[in-house]
Order: sequence, then structure tokens, then C-alpha cells
Amino acid sequence: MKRNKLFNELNRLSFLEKNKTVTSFLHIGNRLLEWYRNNARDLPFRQTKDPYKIWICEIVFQQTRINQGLNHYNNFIKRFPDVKTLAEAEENEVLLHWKGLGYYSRAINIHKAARQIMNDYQGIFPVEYEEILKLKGVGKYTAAAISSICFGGKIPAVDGNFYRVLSRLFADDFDISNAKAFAYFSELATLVMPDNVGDFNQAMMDLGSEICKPKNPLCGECPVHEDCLAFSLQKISAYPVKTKKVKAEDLSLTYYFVHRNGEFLIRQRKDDFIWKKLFEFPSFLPETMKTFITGSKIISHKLTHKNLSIEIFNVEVTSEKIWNDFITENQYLITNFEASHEKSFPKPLENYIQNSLKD
DNA sequence: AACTCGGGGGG
DNA sequence: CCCCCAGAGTT
Repeated sequence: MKRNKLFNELNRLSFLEKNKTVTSFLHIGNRLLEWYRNNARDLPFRQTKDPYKIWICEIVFQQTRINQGLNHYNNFIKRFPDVKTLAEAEENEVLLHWKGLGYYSRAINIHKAARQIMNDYQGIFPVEYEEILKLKGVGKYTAAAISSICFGGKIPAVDGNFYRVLSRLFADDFDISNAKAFAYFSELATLVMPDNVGDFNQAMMDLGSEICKPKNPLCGECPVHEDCLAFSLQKISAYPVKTKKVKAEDLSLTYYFVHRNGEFLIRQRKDDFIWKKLFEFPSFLPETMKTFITGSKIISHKLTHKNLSIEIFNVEVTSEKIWNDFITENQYLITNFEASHEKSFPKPLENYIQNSLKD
């Protein structure tokens, strides 16, 4: 049997092996469905099965809380209502709509995938899980979500919510930072999963975010707390188990806010490292221009794996020749405060530009 | 299999 | 200060 094979492979005594008399947990999934029918969050992508909209919302909300991404999702759909519109747009405009949302490769990949759908699938969103999986930026979770919600696919959309809910339900100490966690909890999910997988997947998301929260879960309001082993053991806070910790490293950046008559210089980043293809200020200034520096400001900014210290020098260029030479030699772009709204900047630079207007 | 990619919010 | 979030791509 596939399940036992997986557990043996992992050399681990599962909850199921300790409780061989229990053969099915389907009633849990059914109770979640009933709860979902009465308690589903009212979200703009809940009234549709349009695979385009479900796809966009799944990408937007990867590693992103609903409240943080909701405006971005609505604006994105408003500007790019369908695959064709998105595919025909410029990459920079897609990035602009991602401004401030983070993980910018999502915007680059979403644009590539739109062109994939136009070129490889004649503009028709692929129906099969294996085909959906081929789209740039679409992994196993997102493919399962789209497949189940839009096309009746029977695949659990295992994400952080699944890890948390299932590990608590079964008081399962499988390490979610283990590379096999996805396979393991996918298998566990199938034991609970009813026939309506699309609603089940969304029910698990809502339960995870509204009830079975990482901290201070509302077990008293949980529709399945009577089936929850961690709850009955009063060990909720012990799950999920996660051993791997990533430490943030320190990183210093230097920028020069080079401006003259209300215009300032920018350039576009590469698609590697941080802030892929976002715009930034020059990070180098020749000796001859350093006499134009009038001051500097240090900004602290935290990323998930980096503590940034960004020093931004204010450079007010009073010589038109030096200004023009600097631009042509380095191929910088010229913008101003108004036009800069049309480009996507890293958050700390976006804030700097906003503040520079007040001065 | 491990590492990397943002920004925001909560305790 | 640390943790987490509707994960995926790269090495």
C-alpha cells in the first residue's frame, strides 16, 4: 500500500500505524466542507472558476497574507483581465503592478507564463495538472489548487496551512522543514480529503488562516477540534515541528540620488540576486562628482534572509556638462517624481523618493 | 537536498 | 526579536 510504503521509507512510526483500527478520516474532511459552506471568507476570487483569475490569485498569495496582497490582486485583474491582455503587455508594466509585493520573480514568471499559454496552448488555459505544472512560476501547490478549484482535479493543494492543520490533527511531529514534508503531508491529506477537493483545499486554507492559526489558534471555534489529537493532548503549540532555521546575513548597499532640476537618475537591476529587474539609483559615483554630495542618509531594511543597511548620498549636480556626461557614459535613465510612479522600485527606495518630495 | 527570493504583521 | 505567510526556481 502506497501509504505504508511512504511511512516505511521515512522509517517513522506514524499515527496511523499506532492506530491500525482507524481506517478512515473522511468525516473530518466532510466536517470541514460543511464548515466552509457557512464560514468561507468573502474574497474576490471566490465567486469564479475562471482559471486565469484563480491562477493570478494563487501566484499573488504565495507566501503572502490575504490583507497584504488583496489590492495588488484587484489592480492586477483590472489592468490585465485575461491572458491575452497580460501576454501583450510589457514586462515592466507587469512589474509595476507588483510594486511593493516582494518576490519579484513571480511577476516576471507570471508574464512569461501568459505568453506560454498564448503560444503553446492557443490562449486556452491548460486543464491537465501535468500541463498546468509546466507554466513558469507554477509549482506543485499552485497546479493542484488551479486543477482542483477550476477543473475538478483530485489533488490536495499542500501548503503551510496543510502542514499546520494536519500535523496538529494527528499530533504528527514530522519535520516540515524536511524535504520530504510535501510528499508526506500530501499522503496524509488524502486520508482526510473528500470528493470535493476544490472546496476542501480552500476550506483548509480558511481554517488555517482563521482558526488553526500559527499562534493562539481558536480551537474552541474549530469544527474538527474533537478529532484533533494535538488538542486533546493539549499540545497544540508543539505543532508543526520545524527544525531548520535560516539566519539573516548583514548586507550594506550604497546609492547616489543624483538629481538636477527635479530630475534624477535610475537604472534597471538584473534578474538575479534581490529585487529582480526593479529600478534603483546609481551605486557608483566618479571622484569628479563627489563635490556635489550635500549629505547622506542611512536606511535600515529587513528582508527575510538579509539585514540591509542602505546609505543614500544626496547628489545635487550643478553642472549641466558633468550631468550630461555622467548620463551618457553610464546609460542611466532620467526620471522625475511624477514619472517614477510608472516604475517599480524596491520598498526602501520607493520610500526615499516619496520623502524626497517633502524636502 | 539546500539555498534563495520581500515585505508585512503578530506575539 | 523571531516567526509565519494560498511556494517556486536554481544549484
